[in-house]
Amino acid sequence: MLDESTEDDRSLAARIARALAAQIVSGALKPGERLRQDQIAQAFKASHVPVREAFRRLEAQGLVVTEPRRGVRVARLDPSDVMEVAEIRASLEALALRHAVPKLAASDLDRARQALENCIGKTEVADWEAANRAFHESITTPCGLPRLNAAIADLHRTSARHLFATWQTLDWQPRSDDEHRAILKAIEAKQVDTAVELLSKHVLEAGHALAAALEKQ
Amino acid sequence: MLDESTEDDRSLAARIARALAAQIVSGALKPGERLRQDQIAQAFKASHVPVREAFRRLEAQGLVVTEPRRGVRVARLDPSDVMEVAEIRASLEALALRHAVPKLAASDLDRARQALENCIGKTEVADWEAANRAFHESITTPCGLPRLNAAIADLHRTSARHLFATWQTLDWQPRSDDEHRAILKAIEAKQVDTAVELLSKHVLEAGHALAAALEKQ
DNA sequence: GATCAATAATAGATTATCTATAATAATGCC
DNA sequence: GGCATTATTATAGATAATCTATTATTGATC
Repeated sequence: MLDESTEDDRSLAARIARALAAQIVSGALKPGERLRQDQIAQAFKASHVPVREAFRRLEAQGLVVTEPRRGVRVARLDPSDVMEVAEIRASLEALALRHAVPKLAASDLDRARQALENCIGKTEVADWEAANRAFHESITTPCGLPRLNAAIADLHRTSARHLFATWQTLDWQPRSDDEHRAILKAIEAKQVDTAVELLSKHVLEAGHALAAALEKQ
Repeated sequence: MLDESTEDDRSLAARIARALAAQIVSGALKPGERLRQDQIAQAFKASHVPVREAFRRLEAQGLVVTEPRRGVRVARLDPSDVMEVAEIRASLEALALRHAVPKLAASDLDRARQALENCIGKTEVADWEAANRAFHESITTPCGLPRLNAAIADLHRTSARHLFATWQTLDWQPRSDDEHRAILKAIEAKQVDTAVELLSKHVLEAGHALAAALEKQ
C-alpha cells in the first residue's frame, strides 16, 4: 500500500481495481455514479470477468456498493461516514503508533521529518495529501502489523476521497503543521502516551473539519 | 453479518464465498491448502467466474492469500496473527461500545443477558463461540456505525477460526463468564469508561490465551 | 547427482452465448 | 386524458469452450 509500484499489479483485475479506485478517490467518478461492467471492460480493453473481480475488491474497500441484479455504483459520501472513518482511523493509528514507537529506527524518524517538511507550503490538495499520508505512514507502518497497516491504508484512501470531495483545488488552505510537529516531538522524546493521544486527537479533529465542510456543501 | 439469513445471498459468488468461509473457519479447509478454481467450480456446479469473485471476497477478509499465477491458498495461522487480530478487535470493540452505550435499548440489554446465559455450560466449542459472539454483538452493534460493525464482524470470523483451530472439541473448557458479567454490570450502571476498559482487556486476554495455546501445538 | 530442456497442469483471460431481472416504453382500459 | 398493466429492452449475472502464459514436473544429458 505504501510503495504503489510494488503493489500487486500482476493481474488485470488488480490493475483495473487500482485505476478505478484512483478515479473514485480523485472524484473523477462521482458518488452514486453507475459503473457498467461492459463499458468499463471496453475502456480497459478487457472482458467482463476481471472487471467483476475488480468490483469485488472495490466493494471490500467501501469505494463502491453493489445492488444485486442492478450492478455497482460509486459509494455515496455523507458526513456521518466521514466521521466514522475518522474515528476508526484514530483508534487504529493510535494502536499502530503505540506498537511502532519502540521499534522506530533513525531512518523512520528521518522519513517523518522529511514528510513534515513536505507538507509545508503545498498549494495543491493532492500534494498536501500525499505528504500528510507519508507522515502518518512513516510513524505507524513500523509497527510491523500487516493487517493493521492494510486496514489503515484502506482508511487513508477513503479519507483522501473525503478530502478531495470537500476542498476544491482553488480554495484549499493547508492545515497548520503544529499538530504534526507536536506528535513528532513526543515520539522523539519517547513519550508514547502523549504521542498516541496527540495523534488520535489530530485525526479526529481533521475528521471534524472535513465533516463540517461537507455539511456546508 | 449479524443475521446470516439476511445477508446478501443473491449472487452465486456471495454464496460460494460464504460456504468457503465457513469451511475455512471451521477448519474443514486446512491452512496452506490450495483452492483450485476449477475443482471448486465443479463442487458448486458453477463456472470459474463466480469462484474467482468469491476468492476476491475471501482475500479481503484475510481468509485466503493469492499468489499471482499460482492461485489461492487458505491463509496460514500463526500466533502473531492471533494477537494482531485480538489487538485490533480490542480497539474497535472498545470504540463501538463507547458509541453504543448511550444508545442501548432495553431489548439490547435483554439480548446481552440472554447471550451471557447461553454461554454457560456449553460443551461444544462451536456453541460457545456462537453465544460468545452474540454477547459481543449485542453490546457493540447498537453503535450504529456500519463500517465499524462490518470490520468487527470480519475480525470475529477470524477469531472464531483461531479458536476452532486451537481448541479441539474434546478438550474444550469454556472460559469463565465472570468477565462478561462484569462488562454487563458496568454497562447497566452506565459506567462507560469502566465497561470499555473491561471489554478491551477481556478481548486481549482471550487473544493471549489463544496465541499461547497455538504456540504449544 | 546436478542441470537444463521438454512436457503437463493450471491460473488468468477472452469470446460468444444464455437467462433473469429491472427499467422503460407501449398498450389497453375506465 | 390519466392510469394500471403488459411488452420490450438493456444489462447484470452466469455458462462454456477456448486460448495464452507461467509454474511445476518429468526426463534426458553431461
